Amino acid sequence: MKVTRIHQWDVSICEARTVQKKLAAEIVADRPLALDAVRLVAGVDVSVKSDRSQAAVVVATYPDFRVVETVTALMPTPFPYVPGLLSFREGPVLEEAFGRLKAEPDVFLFDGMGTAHPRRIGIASHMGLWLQRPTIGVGKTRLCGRNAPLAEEKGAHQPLIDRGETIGAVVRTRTGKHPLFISPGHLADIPTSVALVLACAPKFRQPEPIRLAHKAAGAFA
DNA sequence: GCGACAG
DNA sequence: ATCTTGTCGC
Repeated sequence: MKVTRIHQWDVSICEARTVQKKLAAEIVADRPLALDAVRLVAGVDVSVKSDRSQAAVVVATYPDFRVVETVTALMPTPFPYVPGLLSFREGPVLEEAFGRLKAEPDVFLFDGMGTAHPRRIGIASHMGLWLQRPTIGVGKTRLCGRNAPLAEEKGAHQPLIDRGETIGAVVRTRTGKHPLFISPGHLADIPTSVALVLACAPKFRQPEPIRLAHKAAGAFA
């Protein structure tokens, strides 16, 4: 997968926020995904163990989720965990993994936020700029924004709103289970992102591609 | 100043 | 995210 190097990763915490403010203007988060044309979906995940970051990208067919390619990458964890700056911690090792990817997925699913971020540029949005491909953020917990009470039934969803702006959606993929925080990363929009994630999670709370990537990221030394 | 805070 | 066994529930 061709990746475009849009800036240096080696920056201070202060500089990282400046980089985000500049890049946020380039994010496209109002473009519907052509769901009928989706054939390959990639799941992206990073696990951090003992100062080492391990990334995995798993490409699966859609809508049957057959694994067609798995790539991994390993490197020293380069940046501390700072809420709002996750991409500077996980981005470097992901760039390495993306460079090894031969397939060209129609869309990438990330473990984390897209536009549902204080500066509207979570890891899914940020990496979408490097990939120049549609990306979606799938968070397990809230970073920012608020939402109205959510019905318990699978498929229920409510807008996620921050400072008067709708930045994503809180979505129930399993009845009675904690919801997911979905937001477009880049080259996608909220309605189609929610629809794709729901279609990718027919059996478990987490979308299938991310489950596969999570297993692959934590399974190699 | 106080509270919130992806993975 | 990670440290960690058994255990409650569908």
